[in-house]
Amino acid sequence: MSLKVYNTLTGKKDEFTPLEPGKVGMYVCGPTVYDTSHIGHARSVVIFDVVFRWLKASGYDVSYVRNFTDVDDKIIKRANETGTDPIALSEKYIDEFHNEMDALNVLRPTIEPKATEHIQDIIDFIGQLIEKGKAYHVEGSDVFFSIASFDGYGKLSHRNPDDMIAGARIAVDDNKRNPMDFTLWKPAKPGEPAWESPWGPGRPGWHIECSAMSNRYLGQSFDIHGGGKDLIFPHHENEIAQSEALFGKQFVKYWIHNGFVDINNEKMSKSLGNFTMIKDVLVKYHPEVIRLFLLSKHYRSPIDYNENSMDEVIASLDKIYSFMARAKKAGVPMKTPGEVVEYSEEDEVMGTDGEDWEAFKAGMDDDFNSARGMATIFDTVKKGNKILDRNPEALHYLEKDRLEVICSDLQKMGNILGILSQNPEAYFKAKKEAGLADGNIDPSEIDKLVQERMDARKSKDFARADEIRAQLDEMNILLEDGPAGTTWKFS
RNA sequence: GGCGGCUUGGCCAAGUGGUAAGGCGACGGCCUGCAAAGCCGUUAUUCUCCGGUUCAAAUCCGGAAGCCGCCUCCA
Repeated sequence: MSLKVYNTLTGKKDEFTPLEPGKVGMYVCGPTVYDTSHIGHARSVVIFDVVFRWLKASGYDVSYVRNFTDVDDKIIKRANETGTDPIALSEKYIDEFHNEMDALNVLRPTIEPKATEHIQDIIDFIGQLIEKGKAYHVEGSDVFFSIASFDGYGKLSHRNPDDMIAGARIAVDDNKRNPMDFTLWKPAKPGEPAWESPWGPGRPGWHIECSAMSNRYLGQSFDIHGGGKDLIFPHHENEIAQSEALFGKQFVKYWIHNGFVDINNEKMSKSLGNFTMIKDVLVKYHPEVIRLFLLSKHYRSPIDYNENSMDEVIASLDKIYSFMARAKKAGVPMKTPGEVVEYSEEDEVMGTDGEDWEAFKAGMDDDFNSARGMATIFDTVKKGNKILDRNPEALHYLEKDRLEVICSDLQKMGNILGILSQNPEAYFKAKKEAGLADGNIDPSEIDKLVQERMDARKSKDFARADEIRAQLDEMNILLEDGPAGTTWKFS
């Protein structure tokens, strides 16, 4: 089975065939670093992180470029408002972004170029567009791209320029030859960051940055370009216009766009004041809970962030880790977090890939269907639990082998989704500690009560035992009596 | 006004022509002193509605209703 990818350009799922066998060039629009990142940024980044992981796991040599837009009107505006230097401001938010993405177990892309470090590339790009008659400089104003010079304008967003002009809600700039022409280079006002150029001191427009940087690192044509759905128009449409007008060949083969995150069924917006920042979500939930949530729905659909959904995801992740803990206790070898569980052709040849991995693979190959992948994970856990239930004390060696395959599959799947990267013990220990800190609870108190209850049970004083259990329940502590004694956790 | 998307059980959510995955919840059972966890079983004759195509449709076509997004900075 081979990979199929929904392509915004063609409007259907296309068979994925890279331009160069075995290699993939992928560019994803990164953030404009003028503010703290929100859960919507996290979704985009996590989704493309999974795409990146899946392509690598499928054996491709992937060059993954994700840029930072670090010069922009919004950055300058924010810098002026806060009295900071624009460069320092963007640096701050780049650091923040990195910290948050690291926390979310997002792999670093191959290259993370910044617009400000590619000004010369941008200037060269614009210069060539002007030479080719695809762009023009208006004296005392901007350099504009001329959409009339590019036949394919509108092919990504599936609209035609005339319709767009008719419905345009923007004030038309008299300097433009066509209302839909867009800025490539913009003159700087006094005090604004500026770079020297043949068109006077100024700064690049937003769209040209991505064309210039993708060309620098991935060439004139590459395989995948991604970003949020909102970027389809105008940003990606404009990138196509710039790059294809200059190079005369197809810019990108597959365009992938992710859907938005809603908050309690409302769009995130300034007016609603419901911007949900990654750092706040990270305080409330385990990073893997956040990832699992973001991947629980198909990447193209909108997803709703709300407490109920998050609680369900917590239960799901607990369930998976509980199984891992059980399996480990039963003596099934579990890879440690340091050992990366990668897909390999060797496994396939050796037959150590289980049926569950195959099922997962089918889901991921079908347009990165992580929701389907999650269903497979639960199936896998159920199979494993069933074996452990049958014979928890002394596993037959065949059962042990079977469990080994199940656990290996499970960890491979987790590795693609970027979850299950912890030891189960560490996972539950961290959870416990968070609960203790939250409720300001002294663990020795609990241990004392648990011990007292165990003694009560031994002497068949079940009334007392239940009383203690009820008492702990009020502290949201749940007891589990097992063959090896009583354990507790936060509910 | 233009373009696009969505509507699946109590909730979340897969499924794009062959007879409804999975999760949460609920209920019954096994297990347990009782629970919890885990496992087993039950929980959509049906996929917003109305027509049509087809041997066969949640899936394709036409129409209606509701919701949402983009067209302006936006993941």
